[in-house]
Amino acid sequence: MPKPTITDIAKALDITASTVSRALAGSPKVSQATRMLVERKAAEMGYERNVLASSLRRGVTDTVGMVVPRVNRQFFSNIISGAEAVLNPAGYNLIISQSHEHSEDERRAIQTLLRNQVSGILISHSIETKDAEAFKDMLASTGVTVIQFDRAFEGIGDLCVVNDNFECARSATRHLIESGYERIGYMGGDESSNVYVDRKAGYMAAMREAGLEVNDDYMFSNCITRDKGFYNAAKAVERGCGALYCAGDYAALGVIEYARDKGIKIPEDFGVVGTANENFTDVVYPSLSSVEQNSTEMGTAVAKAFLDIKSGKALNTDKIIIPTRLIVRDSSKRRKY
Amino acid sequence: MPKPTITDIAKALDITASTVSRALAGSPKVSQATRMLVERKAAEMGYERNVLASSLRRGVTDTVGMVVPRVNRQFFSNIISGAEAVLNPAGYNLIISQSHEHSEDERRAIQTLLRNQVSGILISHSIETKDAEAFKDMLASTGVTVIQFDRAFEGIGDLCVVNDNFECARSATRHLIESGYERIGYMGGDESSNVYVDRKAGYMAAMREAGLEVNDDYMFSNCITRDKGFYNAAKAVERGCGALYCAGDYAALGVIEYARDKGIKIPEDFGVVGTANENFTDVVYPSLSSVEQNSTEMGTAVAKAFLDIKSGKALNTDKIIIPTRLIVRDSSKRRKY
DNA sequence: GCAAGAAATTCAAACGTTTGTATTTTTGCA
DNA sequence: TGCAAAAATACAAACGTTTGAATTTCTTGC
Repeated sequence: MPKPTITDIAKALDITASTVSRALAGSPKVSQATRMLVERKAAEMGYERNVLASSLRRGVTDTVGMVVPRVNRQFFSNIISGAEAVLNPAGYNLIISQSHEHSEDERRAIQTLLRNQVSGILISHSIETKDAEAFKDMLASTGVTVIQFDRAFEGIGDLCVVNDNFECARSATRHLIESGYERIGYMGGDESSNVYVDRKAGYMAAMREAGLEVNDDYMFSNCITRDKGFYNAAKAVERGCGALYCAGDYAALGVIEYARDKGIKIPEDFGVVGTANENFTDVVYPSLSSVEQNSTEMGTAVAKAFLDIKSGKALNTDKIIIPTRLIVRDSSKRRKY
Repeated sequence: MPKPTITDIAKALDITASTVSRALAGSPKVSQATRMLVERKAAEMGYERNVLASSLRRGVTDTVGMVVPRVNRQFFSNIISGAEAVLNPAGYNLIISQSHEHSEDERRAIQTLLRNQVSGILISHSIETKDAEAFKDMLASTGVTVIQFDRAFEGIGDLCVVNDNFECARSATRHLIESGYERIGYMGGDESSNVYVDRKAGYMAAMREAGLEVNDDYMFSNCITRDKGFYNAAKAVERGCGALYCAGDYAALGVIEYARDKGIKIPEDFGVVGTANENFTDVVYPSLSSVEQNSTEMGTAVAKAFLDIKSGKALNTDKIIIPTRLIVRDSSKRRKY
């Protein structure tokens, strides 16, 4: 027994398919009586709308695509989780693609999503992608709603959702300053990304506001892995650095490990604050102070923004900022907190 | 300018749409010459096949759905990552749904996927789901390929892919025995799940094989969280237990923390091995021995099995077993290793 | 040069739904 | 009772593709 169609229902009730369609859609052009009949029959026959046919006819799908560098990164999987939890109840399906941090994969992913007529694309760019040129024309011709998150570029998409990376770094750095650390340095990532540009700026702002000078000897970019953190921690310590704000937790972990190796006491002799609040932060010893990015909330915000745009709700901004929250743990608890 | 269709291409070349369709499909029924012409024209006009129309006509989609309890769990996000990496290049899209560990959400997710005519469903059941009854008839009527992974039930689906949970627990327990620990206990999870049933059996087997007796005082089920681990570690120690094989890393973490609190030395006075090789295991102090589940590999295996089934390749089994690998770290290194 | 067969192409219907327009039925009112 | 307006339904085309069958065009051998 093949799946019943509206035509089957129509035949069974001796009416026409269009009436069935309208009845199921709840159109006011169909009488209460027949609507009831149709609904009952549909249920009885186990009817399920053929989404393909419907989408083809209507010209829109209830599918949205998400492109992330890697799904198995805590930050991104939280975003996916949050977005899915909002989109699914709203009747949307979420298609996932990974760019594996490659521009070419990213382009291909977008291509595939467009071919699948997604009604929206939610994207966080790969690290390899340095600007939005390649996507501009690709996306321009179509009517899909595009929302960028976390790693975003100007001149593309309807909206972007990002963390308050500036404030995130500023508050963490300020916390180190207030905790009495001196000669505070910065470990960041690739500065072609808005994320690290903003964090660096936040660090610098906190320093400037406290009347402290920024010393290039204590500044490390392209340093977000555990290994790099370990490696550069050595340099930093050697040069007299007293504390580090790290724009990534893995680098901060490297710093802690270096300190442990060298017998440098954290937080007494050296302070560290990381970023992302990875799930190892309260497990490492000493536990790592970090900035929570509220990634799940970012996911729901992205999804909600998408739904708002779809429902024609005018957005009063083109940038949604998700607040971050400093979590103080042992690695920076020099003074009583 | 709306998207060009095969009809547009046909008109431009003064041929018919069916020829264009066949040309693009690489059918042998069309001449080399026109195939070239069509391909050139298609590229020139920026043609992209309308997947919806194609799927509607063919009666199949190139979409597969995956249902997991939560996407933001390392284990599952690795599986998603692995599966996506195989399916995407093969021309399939992956739709993600979360059951949030609820049977009802799970049922709804499957329903939605079926309505979207996915050509396959890859599913790991929610903890709340105790058997496959609710899905049997739902899935039976359709022709979708169903593959269960990790948490699987009998009598449903075409295939299942699981870890070697028995061997996983056996090797870990044997390792504890060989390291000279005595009175070794077990911390497991809910035994309505095949996963924990098998792990418990593996633990028991290792004990039996070593001629050791299993003491119920050292057995804890429904104990996979950090809190429960901490709580039950107290009981275990009090009762004279000397080491624990934990079927989950979080419980093992709780055990380590209890020991640290009480000044019990790990690995000297107490041994712990966890399961899953969560990314905090080599960060916690002392580092936690654990069993790697090769989750990414499980994802690729699931996806490959799906592709095999689709391509009509006969499978010589209905159960694929992904091997695990014991990683010995400090928490169980009593003897020189 | 022509018939027979192969090769290439066209025709037409189908997938299941939606929707503008036309038609029928019902309703309300004089 | 009759008639216009409103309500309900039916008709038909369309979305873009695929595919079996019919038709045309090209080969090939005699």
